[in-house]
Amino acid sequence: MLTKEYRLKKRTAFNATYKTGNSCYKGGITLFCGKVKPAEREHIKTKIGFVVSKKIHKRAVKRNRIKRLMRESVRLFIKNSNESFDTKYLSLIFVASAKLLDKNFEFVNEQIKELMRKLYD
RNA sequence: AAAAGCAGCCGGAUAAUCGCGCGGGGUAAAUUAUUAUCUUGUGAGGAAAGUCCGUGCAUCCAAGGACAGACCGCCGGAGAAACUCCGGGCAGCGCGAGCUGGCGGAUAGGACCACAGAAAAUAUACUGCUGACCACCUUAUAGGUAGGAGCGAUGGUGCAACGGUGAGUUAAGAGCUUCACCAGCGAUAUCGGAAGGUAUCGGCUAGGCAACCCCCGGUCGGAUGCAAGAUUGAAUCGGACGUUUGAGGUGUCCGCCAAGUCCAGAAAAAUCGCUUAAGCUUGAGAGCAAUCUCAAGAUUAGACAGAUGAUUAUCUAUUACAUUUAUUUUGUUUGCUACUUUAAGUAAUGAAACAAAAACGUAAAAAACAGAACACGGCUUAUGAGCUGCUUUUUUUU
RNA sequence: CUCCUCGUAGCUCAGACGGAUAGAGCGUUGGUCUCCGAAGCCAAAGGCCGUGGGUUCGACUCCCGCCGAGGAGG
Repeated sequence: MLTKEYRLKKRTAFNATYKTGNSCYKGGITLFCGKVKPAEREHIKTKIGFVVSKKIHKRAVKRNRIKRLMRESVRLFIKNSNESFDTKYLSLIFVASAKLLDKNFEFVNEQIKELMRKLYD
């Protein structure tokens, strides 16, 4: 679980992020980016959401497992970047696909790192 | 020993690092709300699942009647209630221990019963049998049958044919208030708390289907679900209908209530509800049991894009392998030794040898089903490795 | 959370208030036609009616439990 300042919570916020339409894909994870931050909201931190659809698997245990793996790897990424983690986007959403079933932590961690590197480029 | 049946248990433990939710405490900022940070405590299940039943709880309508509707259906008990549980009966299945059952009514009525078959439900038809009776014919005290009359044995199809088998009676026949046994119905007696069992007697017979409609008996205030609902705050401030000539509301109608209702748009925050309970553990008592009563004790999930995670280490349950040197246990042999007694026997303890098992050793090693979302009682379904107790059948040994 | 509907041939659908061999179109395969193909014409194969039980003489149909798919309201 991320701390509260990083969490993306509102339904409207999710919809707004999808509408913006910036996305990229790597190894079973799709990353959606929201709007670029306006000048007056520079101090707000980037909010991050995770989505695992019911279509991927029927059982809650397997869906939660994927979500937890993604969340853990993002947490470690933020921690390793010396607590000054921030991007130019308002929000990020990670959407998992069926490829991630039965994958271990190392695999998920690699994909997240790749996606993050793309963000900064 | 093998194969079964029933009941029950278990659903890993400890530690480290980095994190998350919630509660308590401290520090800092601030008018408060609160925010940041430190510390400490704590954080999924036997099914948390499916949502198939039931209940609490909450709001709205009503507190009355009729109709409609839903549910239940052998008997007794338990329970808040239940498509719940326990005990008993009956029926079916199994060699048996046991298991299964949606188990009121077909004489209140309607519908349906394909193919086959004379006939599938009023046995008035068809196919047949009879010559005792009526009638008639003839070769006339006998023989016969256009008809009447009697009969339901004959018809072999079908899941099912208006009781079955055998005998008697008869012209032929038949439950024919003739007989024996069996099935079914009714009455009486008796056992039982009841369902029901048993015995005797009686009349003389009733197709199936209610998991089709239906009938009988019984139960039920209705609707909506914690996104119920309550409080605070914020935003929008347009339109339509309506206030006794009644918008709208309750399954329908009568009746009753009734001042707001609907559409569009906007805002979508916080707190409460929220976890101390028809609950859990232990002990005693009542009961065949379900369960109940009493006493004591503990109480530590509560999220809201939704915490319980990631990475390791050690230990066990368990599995596999190797080995009898040492340790323990069991069995067999020897008869050193001991005893009884005179050439044999006995083996409690000790001794030696052999075999088996356990532990030790080495390697692998928690992996199944699965994640709380208002709570509880059931049901159903999913599920790893095993363990315990009782019972049955078969085989072997004593 | 509360409800509803549907699973039939490779695909899209019929059928049905119980009665037996479950149909149609497209597709597939073979033949015919043509110099070759398409279209046309002729024929064939392909189904345990999602799954497990029950009621019944008999179940795709009636009843119950599961599995899967889709939808509605807040």
